[in-house]
Formats: sequence, C-alpha cells, structure tokens
Amino acid sequence: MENINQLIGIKKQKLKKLQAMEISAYPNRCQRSHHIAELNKTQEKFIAEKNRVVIVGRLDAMRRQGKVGFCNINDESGRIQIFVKKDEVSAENYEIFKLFDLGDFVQIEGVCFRTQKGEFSVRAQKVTILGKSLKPLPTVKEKIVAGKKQRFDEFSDIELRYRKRYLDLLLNPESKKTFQIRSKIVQEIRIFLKERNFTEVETPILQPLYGGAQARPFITHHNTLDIDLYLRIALELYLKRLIVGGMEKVYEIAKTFRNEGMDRTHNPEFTMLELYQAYADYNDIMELVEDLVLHLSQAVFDADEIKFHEQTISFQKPWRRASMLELIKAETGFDASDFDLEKIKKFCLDNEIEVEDTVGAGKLIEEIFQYFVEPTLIQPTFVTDFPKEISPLAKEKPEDPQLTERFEVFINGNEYGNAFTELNDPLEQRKRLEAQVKLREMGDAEANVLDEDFLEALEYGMPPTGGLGIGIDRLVMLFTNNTSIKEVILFPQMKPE
RNA sequence: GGGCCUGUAACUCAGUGGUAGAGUAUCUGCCUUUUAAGCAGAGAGUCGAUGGUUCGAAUCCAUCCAGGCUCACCA
Repeated sequence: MENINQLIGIKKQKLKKLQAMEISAYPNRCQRSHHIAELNKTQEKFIAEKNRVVIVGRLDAMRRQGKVGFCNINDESGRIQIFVKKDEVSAENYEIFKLFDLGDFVQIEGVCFRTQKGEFSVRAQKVTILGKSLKPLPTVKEKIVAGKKQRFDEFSDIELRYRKRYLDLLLNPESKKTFQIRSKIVQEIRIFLKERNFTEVETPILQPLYGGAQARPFITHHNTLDIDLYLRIALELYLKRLIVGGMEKVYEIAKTFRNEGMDRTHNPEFTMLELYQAYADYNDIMELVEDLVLHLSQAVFDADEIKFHEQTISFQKPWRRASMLELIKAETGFDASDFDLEKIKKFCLDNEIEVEDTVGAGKLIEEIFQYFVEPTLIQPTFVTDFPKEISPLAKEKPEDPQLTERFEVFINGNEYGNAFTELNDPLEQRKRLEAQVKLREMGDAEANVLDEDFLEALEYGMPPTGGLGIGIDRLVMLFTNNTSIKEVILFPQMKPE
C-alpha cells in the first residue's frame, strides 16, 4: 500500500464517519454572510456588535488541543483564525470539527472576538463541512520573525507548480498575484482601446492559409471538408481585411500558435494584441504605444516606472526613437546604410555572426542589430526603419526604398512590439509575397505564403493604415518581474508525463 | 540542439559502496486561548526507469525519461 493511498484512505474513513452521522460532506449550498476581508477590515465594529457572522473558506492550519481548537480558514479575500470550543459548539458539532482536515472547505458560524493573545478571530457557534478534500495538500507554514515572514516547506518544485497550477495558486500567493496582474493588464488594454473607439473583433484560429509573421504553423485537419487547416501564427491578415471592410479601428487579443522551440521566452501558444488604425502611420502608432504602456503602468502600479530585477524602467514620454542603422553605427561604428552585401557579410564574419549563403543584406543588418544593439536597449526605445527585405508587409520609406516604416519596441533588451505603416499597394504587396515564396522554395520554412484572398482584399482598396502587434505574455513578464514565460501562462505547454 | 546541474516519504531536504534518515503532514494518547502550539508514541519509501560493475549500489558506470539553469535562434 503506497503511503499516499493510506493518507487518502484515512480521509475516506472520515467521510464514512460523516455519512454515519447523516452529514453530507458535499452539501449543495452554504450561507456566507461576509467575506473574510470585510471582518478583518473593521474588526472593532464586528467585535462590538457581536453579530452572528457566517464565513466560508478553505482550512489551511489546525491547532487542536483537547476540548478546544484553533484553525485558520481563507477565502479569496483573506485569512482569519477560528476558535472552536467544545462547550460552545456542542459535543456533536465538536465531533464534526474533529473530522476536519487541512484543505477541507468549511463554513463557520459565530461571533468576532479577540483572543487572549490579541488575535482577531471568529468564536464558532457551529461548524459545517462544505467540501471534503481527499488528497493532502502540501503543507506550507509561515512564521513571522522580526516582522518578516519566513516560509517553511514551500511548494517550490517548478515542474509541479506548472503541472498542478491549482496547487501553485493555492500555496504561493506571489503566483496568484502574477495572474491577477495579467488579468488587470488585459482588462486595462481593453479599457484604453475602448476610450479610443477601437472595436474588438475575433478572427479565425483555423485558417486555410497562414500568414502575417515568419513562423512555422501547426497543421490540423477538418474531417467534413477533408482539408488541412493551419492554426494561425498571427492575426494580421484578417484584421487588415476588416480595415478594407471599413472598420477604421480594430483590435484582437488572442492566442496565436507557432510550431517552434520552447524555452524561457517561448510557449507554442501565446497571446498577442494586434490593432490596426486606418488613416494612421507608424508615428501615430508609436504615440499610441507610449500612451498604452504608460496607462498600464499607472493603472496596475500607480506609477510611471517599474522595477525589473536590478533595472528601473521608466515609461515616461517621450520614449527614445532611433533607426536601426543609426543604432548599429552608434554601437559598432559600422555603416550599413549602403546595403553593400559583401561589405556587410565581411563585417558579420569578422564578428562571428553566422552568415548563410542565401541571406540578403537586410537580414544580416537585423542580425548585427540583434547581436550588438538589442542588449543595450534598457529603457523603452522605438527602433525604426527596418530593412524592406525582412518586412514584407510594411510600406517602404519614400526617401529610402531599402527601408520600411516599421518599428519594434525594446525594453530591457527584449522586443515587446512590432508595428508598421501597413503596405496597402496590392501590386507591391504581391511582389513582396512572391519574393517570400521564392525564399520558401529555397528552404526558408518560416517565409510567408502567398494568400490570394488577402491580395484580392487589398485590390478592392485599403486606406493608409498603422498596425501594431504586442506580445501580451512578455509584457506581463515585464510587469510581474518574471524571466520565464511559464510563470505568466496559467497552463504552460509541458512534455507529457 | 550544445554545456552544467537536479530527480530519495504527501511537502521541504540530508544521506557519495555496508540494515533507507530528519522536519512538516498523517494516525494514537494527553491537553479548554493556540498561532511553525506543545509533549509522548506509531505508521509511511520500487531512493526517476532500465541495464551493468560489485560479495554488496540511493551512492560507481552506461543508456533512457522528466525537469531546471545557460548559450545559440524564432514573439
């Protein structure tokens, strides 16, 4: 007999005892009169009024001593101590109290008072079981030493925390906090965009063709139609169809899927915000990003700056703006503005940057940027004017056809957003996608595919448009001081057990 | 994918060739104001898996599985 089964067996025995007493361990209803935080907030009022209160929650500590016992229960609002005395709850009810286990959901009826040691508590008049637990919860204890909370036997196994997230949420308050902040961020994005008259939409997850980013897709199959479908890798191409359709400001916050490696910053499914605004360009979008992120910082933390590990990040406007080529030149002294492929290749080779035969100058410029510049961009920075070669959906800069009106947002050395003045010239867009198809034929599995339906939409006419994509998970990491994406996704992808 | 590290009781961890350990949790007894309650006692483990070396393996070796950190690349 395995140990865990013994522990479960003991709890099942208690269940049987309750049955023998004709008491349901899983009653349909309870009678909560107050949330625990309400009591804690105005303790003296509740003590003075001596009103009967009914609180419910999960049992997380038990100190029984003969005919009296103390326990703690918590609901989502807070935690409180319960005092149970045999004389006061009756002998029968005390028997039920003795069948309580850590992890059980219980209801306590009683009045508020202060114990001899001065702790605000509920003096039970009646205890009721609301939901019996069968598996023992890991035991975490806290002690206050010199005003600081010390934790014992913390539930800290990272794999278990991810696989059994409900335990993590239950036992690690910081983890719960992270997901509350995540929810708040998403909510505040919606509030911010609503104020600016954006319309939230939903576009297909299952797509006959995928596009809008450089990535490999997941493939699935529709039985009735007997066709393969792709899980979207981006929201872009459908949202632009809506711009064509006369929706001037649209956004979607949704999961996208990329069939690529998993690591600290990559989960196969992740959440993107994409928005498109007609009659706007990438300069307008830069201002929008500044306003949005500052709004989030203020709404979530009531501050214009945050701490991320050792760094203090300030979101105060305006953020630094610099072109990719400028930044490379400033950091390395190398001038790539002539797009001289041989010269750029040589620079890469001299600096141990890998050069594949098929890549062009634009791709290499990006590699140089990533290697030399990215890690230096700690404070929020708009890196502008990306090479056209690596930006097939962005409009070129009128004054330099090698470049596009595109920017990425960098904070703390990481990319948080990607935006451009959208390419709305259907003939130019066709050329760009055809170039992508050639790359694909040369073996680039991440190159775009040609989406005739999207091109047809552009042929009907798309207004000048600014578009933006922001990775929500990474933004949440930034705001919650986490370095692993698994910490900000409730149920991250794991290998099968 | 490369390098480094980890896997022992429900939880947190000791244990580096000689009978598998501690604290917490659980159970039993005592205890009517405790708070990491206390005291006394008990039960609880395929030492990640499989092979090998050895008289003898949690420990050494090999392979595999799972995980973490880190480097390179995709958001």
